[in-house]
Amino acid sequence: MKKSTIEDVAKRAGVSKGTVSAVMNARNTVSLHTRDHVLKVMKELHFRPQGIARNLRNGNQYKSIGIIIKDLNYPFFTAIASGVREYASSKGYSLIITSSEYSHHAEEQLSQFFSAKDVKGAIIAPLVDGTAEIEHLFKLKMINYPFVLLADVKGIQANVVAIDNSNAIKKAVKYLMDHGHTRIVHFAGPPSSSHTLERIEGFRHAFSESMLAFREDMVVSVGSRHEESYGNTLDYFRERNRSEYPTAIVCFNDGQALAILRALKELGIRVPEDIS
Amino acid sequence: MKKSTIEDVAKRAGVSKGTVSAVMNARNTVSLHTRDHVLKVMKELHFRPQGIARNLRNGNQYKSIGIIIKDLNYPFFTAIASGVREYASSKGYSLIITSSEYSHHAEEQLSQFFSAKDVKGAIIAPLVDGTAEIEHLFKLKMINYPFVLLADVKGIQANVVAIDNSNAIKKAVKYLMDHGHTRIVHFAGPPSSSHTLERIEGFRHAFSESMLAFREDMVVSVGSRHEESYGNTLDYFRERNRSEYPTAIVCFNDGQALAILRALKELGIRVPEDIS
DNA sequence: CAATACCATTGAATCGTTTCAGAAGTTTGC
DNA sequence: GCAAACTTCTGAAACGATTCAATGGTATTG
Repeated sequence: MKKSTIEDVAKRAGVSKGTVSAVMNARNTVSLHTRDHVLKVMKELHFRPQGIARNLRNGNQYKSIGIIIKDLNYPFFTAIASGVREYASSKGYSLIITSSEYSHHAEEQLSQFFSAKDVKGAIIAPLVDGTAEIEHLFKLKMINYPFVLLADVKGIQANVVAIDNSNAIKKAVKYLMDHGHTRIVHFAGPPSSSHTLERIEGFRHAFSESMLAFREDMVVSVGSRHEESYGNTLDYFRERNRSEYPTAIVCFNDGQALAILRALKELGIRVPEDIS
Repeated sequence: MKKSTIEDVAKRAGVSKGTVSAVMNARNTVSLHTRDHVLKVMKELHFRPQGIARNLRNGNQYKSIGIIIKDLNYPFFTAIASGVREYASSKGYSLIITSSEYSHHAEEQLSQFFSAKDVKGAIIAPLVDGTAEIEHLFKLKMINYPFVLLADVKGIQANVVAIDNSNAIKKAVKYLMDHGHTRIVHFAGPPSSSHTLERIEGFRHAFSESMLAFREDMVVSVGSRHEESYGNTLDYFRERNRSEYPTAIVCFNDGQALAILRALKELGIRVPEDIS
């Protein structure tokens, strides 16, 4: 059963398209009798007007921007979305939220959706790990579609808003130093992530700008997946005795921090009494 | 500066619309020379094709459904969204997530957006508290737009998926009874919410189906906003002595439970040792 | 050099609505 | 009984892109 159009309805009801349109838009220029008849025919044909066609004719009055995050269950992303929504809202824009859930195909679909529906612009947290597939970003550029990336993508010239990984960690370390810590260790994230590398760099930097010496064993690769970080943390502390424990740990992200806290608790190490 | 159309570009570049279209779609039937020229003109006019127009002509091939939740920072809603996304994805649909953040105006805007952009259908968590403004739902019905509500809305005939409040609480209470609790109290939500009423009803029901007698003072109205619930809980326990304490509390929702836990901790009442 | 193939381009038709000037029919007013 | 006013309805134009048969021009072939 083909989708029926306003013309089908008009024909079957024996009126003009204009009249059907008037009925739909509840204009009072149509007699009760024809109105009812047209409505009946609409039901019969299961008629549903095509929003796209109305939208074209009426002009696209919807002020909206879109965002593609990578993970709906990762509070970091939903917090970003929420913040963006708030600001957008203050400017009269709606925020349309979508998530790729780490699928390249979904990311492509969603960016297409945004441009096809004339969402005014998009914020995209791109999948950069692995071999990046970026033709869809090129497509957006080709049609001049405005978008901002939440991470650098090699081969794409675009506006990027990203975390200043290096400085953030540097600040954290300096804070700890200012509070008297000397045995500080960084539990780093997955080696494949550029965030991990930049944060390690910031960690080193903090030392080179201080009186304290940096040693390679101050950076421990424990990953960011929960079980992995948890296990690695257990191992780390079991492999050394209490006198070698750091007095402070700089974590990679919240999720990892939770895994570490869990491991420390199991080991009977108190936070923040024993370790900050 | 009016938005420029493909026709403006064509005119200025001295070619036909068809040619401009061919350039945009990277068809290889265009000579390099005209191609470059057209691209240059496109830049000059800051031309961006209207997705809506392409979409109309090409047929709307995007399979997507929308959801309007009420609060991005309320995990209950994001969990729903995530679950819906997963199922939708398995059927080849994208999920478009939006949040009204308790604004009637936003809810209206967003539902309009969905129908205007031919998102195939929507799931709406409607604002039912206070004097409901529901004309936008009528509009959706008028154009036969398919939607499902996540709560009953008086005056609207539609499909509703909602929590079975009464039974859920009844189950919870019976569980506590089966574990030997006799002094069970329900800390109820805001009186304006129908959820509150239905849950109280379920609470009473559990008693009427058991050997235990229900007393009015077993239902305490503490609200659901954090500070409110926290304060009311403090008051509740300060007003009576230890022998009158319930052995189990049935809370209204997670947020309220957190506030209650905080109050109990401050009062030195242990959970679950002293109270379940 | 005629026949054929190939290349680049055109422009009218199309997608499904809404709008609005005008027509046709009915009512009112004097 | 005629003009004016009102009510209802019509149908062509418009929104902004894409498509594709037709066209004219150039290159290739025997």
